[in-house]
Amino acid sequence: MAVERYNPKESEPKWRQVWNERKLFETRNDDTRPSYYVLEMFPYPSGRIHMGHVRNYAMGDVVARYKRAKGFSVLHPMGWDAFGLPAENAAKANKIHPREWTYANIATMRTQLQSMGLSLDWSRELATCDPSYYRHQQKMFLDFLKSGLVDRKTAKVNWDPVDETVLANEQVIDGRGWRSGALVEIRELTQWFFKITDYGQELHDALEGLTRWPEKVRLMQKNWIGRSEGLLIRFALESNTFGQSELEIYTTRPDTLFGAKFMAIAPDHPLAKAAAARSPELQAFIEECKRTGTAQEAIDKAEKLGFDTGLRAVHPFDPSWTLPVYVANFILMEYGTGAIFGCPAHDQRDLDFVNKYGLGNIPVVCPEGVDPESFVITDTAYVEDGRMINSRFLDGMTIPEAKEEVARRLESETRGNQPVGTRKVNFRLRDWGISRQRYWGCPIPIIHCADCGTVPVPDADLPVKLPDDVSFEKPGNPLDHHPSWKHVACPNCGKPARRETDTMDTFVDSSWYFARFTDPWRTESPTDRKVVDRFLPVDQYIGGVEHAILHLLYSRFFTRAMKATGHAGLDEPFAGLFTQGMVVHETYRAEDGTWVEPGDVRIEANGSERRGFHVETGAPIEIGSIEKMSKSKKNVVDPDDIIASYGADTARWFMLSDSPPDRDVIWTDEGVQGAARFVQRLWRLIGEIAERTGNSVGAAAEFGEAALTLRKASHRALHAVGADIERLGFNRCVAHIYTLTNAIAKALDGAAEEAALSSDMAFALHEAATIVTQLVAPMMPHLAEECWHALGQPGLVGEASWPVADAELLRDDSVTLPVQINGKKRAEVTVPADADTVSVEAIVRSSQAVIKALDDRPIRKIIVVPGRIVNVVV
RNA sequence: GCGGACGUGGCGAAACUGGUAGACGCACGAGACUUAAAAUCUUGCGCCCUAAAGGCUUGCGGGUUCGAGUCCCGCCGUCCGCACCA
Repeated sequence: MAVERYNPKESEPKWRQVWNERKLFETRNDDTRPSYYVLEMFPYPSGRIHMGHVRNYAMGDVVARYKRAKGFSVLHPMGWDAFGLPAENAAKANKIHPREWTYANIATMRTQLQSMGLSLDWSRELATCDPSYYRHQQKMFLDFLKSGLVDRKTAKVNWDPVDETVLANEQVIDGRGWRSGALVEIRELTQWFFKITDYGQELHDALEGLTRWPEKVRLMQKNWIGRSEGLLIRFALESNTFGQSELEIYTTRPDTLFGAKFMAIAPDHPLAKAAAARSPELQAFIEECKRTGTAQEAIDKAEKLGFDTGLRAVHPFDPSWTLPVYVANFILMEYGTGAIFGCPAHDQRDLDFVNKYGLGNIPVVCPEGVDPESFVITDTAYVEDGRMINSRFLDGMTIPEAKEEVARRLESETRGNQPVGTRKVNFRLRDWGISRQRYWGCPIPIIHCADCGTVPVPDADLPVKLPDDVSFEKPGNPLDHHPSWKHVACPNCGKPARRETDTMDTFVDSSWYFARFTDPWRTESPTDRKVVDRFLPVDQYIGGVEHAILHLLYSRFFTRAMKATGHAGLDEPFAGLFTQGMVVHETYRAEDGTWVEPGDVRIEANGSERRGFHVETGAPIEIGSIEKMSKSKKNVVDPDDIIASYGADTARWFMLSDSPPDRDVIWTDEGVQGAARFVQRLWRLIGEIAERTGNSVGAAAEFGEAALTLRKASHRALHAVGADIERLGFNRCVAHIYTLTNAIAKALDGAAEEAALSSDMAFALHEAATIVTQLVAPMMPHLAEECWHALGQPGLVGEASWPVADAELLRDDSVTLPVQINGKKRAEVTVPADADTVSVEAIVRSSQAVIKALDDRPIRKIIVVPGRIVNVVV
């Protein structure tokens, strides 16, 4: 009778081989069924997969397998985000070519991923470092260029002195390079840009429609794009000292114009430069600003500093009112016009500034219910709602009214045939600088000719391939100091010219891989419009929040750019987005403070107290806080070890079971063991059922109470698990499966004494076993195949359709309602499920328990919530 | 500083649109089987006071409601994002 233990080491590779042989997960582009595209963010081939990958891909696989069972043509591909700096760092450190290093890592990680039993279509595998991929990226770069979506301009860039490369703004964190951690310097370079700002408005507005994205991500993108409505105002300068007669500013608060106390311009504003030419002191001040520029200010909350240029600007509503013009360290040239008017009463920065230089302030917005005479601003600017005061024709207006009035007046006023004021929508978002002075990236397909300028590489010459023979001895870009690579003839005039030696930001690579997956074999163009438009958008995209802004925003832009150039037909690449939580683990430290790996720690539990000891030395180990798994804190668990000792199914099950998927999950030994125990328990139950019921079980005409109870449990679980997979509530799915398993065990236990099973119970048990196998299949696919086989089911569970719950069995004939008296539960009544309010009331009134609890108090009112609860008010 | 999310037993958590708080799992306690252990099974498990009955309980304080973990207001705490964006 004893069922043999389930052995994942034998079963798992066996079933994977069967799936492969039958090409179960390969998706045909000519499949006519409705498609469903599940995608997890593709990994960087760093060397080995980690638990974060396991969690990410386990989640995606549940969705993919479930949707496949639901009859969709599921696209679930995998590839490699294979360009990037670590390959070059490895090249420097280990004298290994980046390509070799990358492909070796890919090979390792592919094997690891395959051991997880993921339902991936490996025939579509791609690596972004492969010329067959990046040639299309080069083609699209040139198409974008033709369509005016690419710009080449000098720009101040963030220069990482350690990595010797340019960083995007987004890659600078607290003034330091996101990867190297080095203090970033500002340099001026000529760079290639994608004109993402052309789509600022659209990228902003379309967020509204991304209803299957986390609110958090949409908000982060919205803030990043930073749309604001305001007014450009041209202030006349009192004297034309530096060949400029006016100063244009941008403001979102034109209503506060009568509270203006000063003007301020950025240290690199043209007017500041002009003024500095005549003033060594100002020149020195500007230099000072540059030095304190990027890094320190965030840390030190830099003091507001200014330098009076001596210039005076004329107030647009009063020619006799002039304002001093300062160069100020807190004004950014990159935003607006690099110049502002300062209204200290209603802007904290401006207030700090005037308080430092003794310029005073005039409040012009007074809170409702406060006497304007006594309303004084000292240290805290007033930025809330109110009515206009001290503002001549604006007095008494609300802020929006005043804004409108100022805009209207300044728009209609002209100076030199131009309106003084212009409404303007401004964005915080900047263009996307894609040039990187690196080797291991996609070459930018441009040739620089002294006569013809920048010349696109002709289509026929694509791809521009990276040369293999490069050296990483010298700092800087190996492409640049390669002896011959950059020397070519100009495609236009044939004269000697040189290649662009910059390569593209790797975020470009990941901005369209999801589109390439739809037809990765295609050679003549990046995509096949028919195919790409059929599969895209991705129905469910899953990855970490760390990509909430960069990768997702770039991809949204790139998809639009692909539409503009005819490579795709849609705007939004990801219809559904899910950001999963991290895998965290306890940390352990030895007495000397060094971190200790979990494998070297033995935990002894004594009641609720836990103490750690070193496995070998027995020395006490301090159990520390729970942190994200990281090599530096050594609190990592290697997926390979887990899969080797427990099997992939156990690892997957545990990753899905404990926490809601968007929250962090704590990896614990006890948790994995619990998962492993469940694997055996389920196998044992299925085995017993298979043994006792045999493989073919006919339907019974009637069901006894025990059998009916089990059937109801099966169909309820089926219903609930389906609904929860749709909501990505994997932890809830697991709970439902446990509940059903308990019900099966109970039924089996009840039937244990009987020599032969009654036919109704045999049917119910076999049905329950089949259903639980199918419910478990998306999460533990190998075990499910083994169970499926044991139950004598035909074919593979991996190709079976999702069962349909019997609505009859989801219904109950009678329900037990709690009865509250004044909101406290005092009794229960059992009533027919379809009982109406009146009859429930009658049953409640006559219930002995209720009468007792009422204790002679008169009933004032009875509230019946059908199927839910009864509340008696006395 | 600005913006956002969250706060439920010893722990991870459930509770769909307000309707029996704590499903399910982990840990732990008791018991069975065993020479013993592991595995497995049975059983208990929010807190307080109990002989029983009761009372209290979703970070804290108010409010709305017949009824609040859920809605509203004000605090406290934790985490995340942005950070001189005019």
